[in-house]
Amino acid sequence: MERRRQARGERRMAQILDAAAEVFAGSGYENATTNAIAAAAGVSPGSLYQFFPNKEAIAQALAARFVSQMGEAHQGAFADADWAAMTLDEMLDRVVDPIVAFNAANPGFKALFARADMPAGLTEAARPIQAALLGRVETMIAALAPGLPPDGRTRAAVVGIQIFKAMLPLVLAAEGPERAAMTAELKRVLRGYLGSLGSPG
Amino acid sequence: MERRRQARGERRMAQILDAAAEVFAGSGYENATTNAIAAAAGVSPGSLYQFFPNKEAIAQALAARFVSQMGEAHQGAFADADWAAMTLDEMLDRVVDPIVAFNAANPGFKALFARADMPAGLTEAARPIQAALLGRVETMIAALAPGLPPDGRTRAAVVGIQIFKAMLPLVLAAEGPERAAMTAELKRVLRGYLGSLGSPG
DNA sequence: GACGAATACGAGCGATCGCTCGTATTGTCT
DNA sequence: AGACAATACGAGCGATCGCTCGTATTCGTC
Repeated sequence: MERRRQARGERRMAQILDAAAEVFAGSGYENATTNAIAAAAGVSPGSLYQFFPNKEAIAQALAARFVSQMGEAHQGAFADADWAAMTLDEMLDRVVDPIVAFNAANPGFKALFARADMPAGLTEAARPIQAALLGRVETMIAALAPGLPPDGRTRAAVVGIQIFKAMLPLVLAAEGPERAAMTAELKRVLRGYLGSLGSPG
Repeated sequence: MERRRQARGERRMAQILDAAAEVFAGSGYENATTNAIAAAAGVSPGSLYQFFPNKEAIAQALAARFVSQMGEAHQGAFADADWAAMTLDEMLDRVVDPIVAFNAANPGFKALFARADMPAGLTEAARPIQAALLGRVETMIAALAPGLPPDGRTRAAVVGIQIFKAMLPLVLAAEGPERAAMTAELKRVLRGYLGSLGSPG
């Protein structure tokens, strides 16, 4: 089923994904029209459909691209971290800032990932990165609250990620010093929650 | 512009709003079709449009109904509360449980209110309840952290409400003991955050 | 019972949108 | 150069959906 692509085709696909990110960021996935994506890419609808079988495939391909980029950002945030030797505040600085920066730089990202109700194919596309993120947060939490049982650890990671996703729009909507204040508030929420995991109740 | 309604008409409107709540809960606002709402209400599309000028008006009327019901729920949770005499845990029990119960009993509610991206008219409809909620949470926070300046208080209330909205799907998706655990986790998040408001940073 | 208003119906209009198809052009390989 | 695949175009198809309109029935009022 795979088709042999020329260099021109690869370039077109990248153009289309750029345009899709832009349009998704502006209108959200549902309201974005494929004709608008094609127009934003400077391409006819027919050409668009020579590279992607349908709208969902565009979102999936864009999601895949985001996944790999986000993977690199996470690499910087999570990899080679000796959690046991860090304070909670240090952990938060290390993790929160780069992820906020990534989301600020890629406004299309949250239109595909940080949604309460995701179209069928998108959940699938988002799964790898969410699973990876969950695992990384779990190991961080394990260092933070060694006494916590595994299911509690998973639940804590899910909650922490959910909090992050919820606060992101608030952080990104703010500008300049307001954004700094909101980022601080996000860290305060996470610090308060994660710091309490050691004690019961 | 107001039309004289018969008792039959009032009943129909209530039926239609019931059906709309059901359909919105099942499909979300965007994916819900007016024909589906009419069918669920046992009414023809034409009849539906004798009572509501358009789809948005249905959502607004339903929102208004939710607002008044939610107002009563908040009355029980917030009114006549002597926050100064209560511990943080007592405050949380008093506020969180009834609101979670309300949302569990009205699944259509969060389809209209707890959305990141709301259609134009819905933001308007949701404003009164959100303003009321914000004010109530602010007074609670004022009792909790007297030293906090007003803008910090508002920000804290916004953040607290956002956390609540984010955790709601997690809580409602869980069943039985899982839900209790998730509710406890929600309280833990809020306790950690609100409890830290007194100290800087 | 008569008359107007309110209620009820449902086929279908108009607009939107994802996507197709016939055709023309450009690139690649021998 | 010739041949075939890949790329490109854009008018428009088919389906969906919010909503309308002509008409029929029921209710309130005298």
